Amino acid sequence: MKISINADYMLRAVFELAQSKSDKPIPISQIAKSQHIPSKFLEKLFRRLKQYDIVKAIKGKNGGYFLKHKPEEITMHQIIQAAEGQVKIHNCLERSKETTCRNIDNCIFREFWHKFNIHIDEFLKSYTLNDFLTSK
Amino acid sequence: MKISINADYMLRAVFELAQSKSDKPIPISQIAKSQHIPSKFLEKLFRRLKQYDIVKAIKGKNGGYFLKHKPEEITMHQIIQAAEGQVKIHNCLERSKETTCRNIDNCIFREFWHKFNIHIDEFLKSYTLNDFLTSK
DNA sequence: TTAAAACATACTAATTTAGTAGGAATTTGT
DNA sequence: ACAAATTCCTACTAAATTAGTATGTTTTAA
Ligand code: FES
Ligand code: FES
Repeated sequence: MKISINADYMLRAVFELAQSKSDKPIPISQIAKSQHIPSKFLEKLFRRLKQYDIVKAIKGKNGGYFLKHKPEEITMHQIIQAAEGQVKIHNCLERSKETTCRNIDNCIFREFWHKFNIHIDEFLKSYTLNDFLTSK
Repeated sequence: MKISINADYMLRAVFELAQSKSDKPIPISQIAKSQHIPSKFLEKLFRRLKQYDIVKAIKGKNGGYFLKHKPEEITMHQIIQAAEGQVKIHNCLERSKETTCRNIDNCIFREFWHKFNIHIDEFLKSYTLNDFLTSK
């Protein structure tokens, strides 16, 4: 029940975009360097962030990335979702996955996992990037 | 950020102990069969449950396991902790582990992960085995 | 004394996570 | 026009974790 390193990397990367005062896009190379993340690996993570509508890319020379929305509009939930595909605490909660529980139709624990998941979602949605900016 | 199958197995096994009306210990073989868990694998999990003071073993013929405490005294937190060693959402929160964050002394995210962890702990501590028994 | 149980340890297989390699496509400044 | 810097794309590999087996030993009740 751990956050993946992807989420950690992505959060720090996106935070760096949020901090930027520049009007120019920030290239991956720069973030990779300052956050000590392998550059090629970060590239992949940024493509993910783009898919999930968190950042906007500018291609070509002097290109790079911007946040697509204001920091106060980007929640931790979005970032972790982009990193992990889904925020689901238990296999049963994922669509189209086999469950280990044979008793799925009246499973005693299903509701518990579901509530747990909601609890986590709510927490993650209650934080935005802005909360980290202002705390500096 | 998933619950391991171990936690799932353990929960269902421990629940089966809680349900038992018998005054005799329940052998692993029985639970393995009814829950479709490989028997030898379950053995290992039960040794874990014992270490974490959740069950009590009776050795030898006609032996097996009892819950060590009343169902209302056994929390989900305890069970998941037994399964996963620790309930820590992020590496930084584990004692004696390297963190990916270089900026550890004044890391902006550390507090967030910590709060997240507390939030999860509180939820897991608010459920006991008894909650599942009565909901049947 | 035998059978059924827990206990122990070491190994293996499967899956997931983290990271690399090698480019193609796009854009800008010179 | 062209070189450089960038994103984008796909496939591969390495490392780590998780899940499961194998092969017993020890304990105890009948
Ligand atoms: S259906 Fe998921 S634990 Fe039962
Ligand atoms: S010290 Fe853990 S993310 Fe910074």
